[in-house]
Amino acid sequence: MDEELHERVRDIIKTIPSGRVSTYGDIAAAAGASTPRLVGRILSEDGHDLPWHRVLRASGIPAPHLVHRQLELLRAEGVLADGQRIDLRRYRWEGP
DNA sequence: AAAGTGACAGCCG
DNA sequence: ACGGCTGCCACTT
Repeated sequence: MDEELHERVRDIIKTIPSGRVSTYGDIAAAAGASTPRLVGRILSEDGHDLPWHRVLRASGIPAPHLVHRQLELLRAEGVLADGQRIDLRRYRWEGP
């Protein structure tokens, strides 16, 4: 049914440039999703081919089970973490 | 039908 | 600044 929403979420994530990040909440808002949880669910099911590592929690810390791997991928793009936390004020992608 | 679950977020102490 | 609580919504038991 909500194939629409599903694709919108995927498209938005594809637009995040290398070296920048976004949050579940921002993506949910941009895609018109009713809750950020949906973004997480879509990523877990159908996010393998997307730059999923550029999506963080509102705190700037990645989802718990992924922290290590995700911070590594981000570091490779020049996104540096202070401990486990990314500075959103610096790297957050606000759209074009 | 009710309760549990999860890649979340905001408020409060 | 951080843990705890509560609201959230689609899915599964």
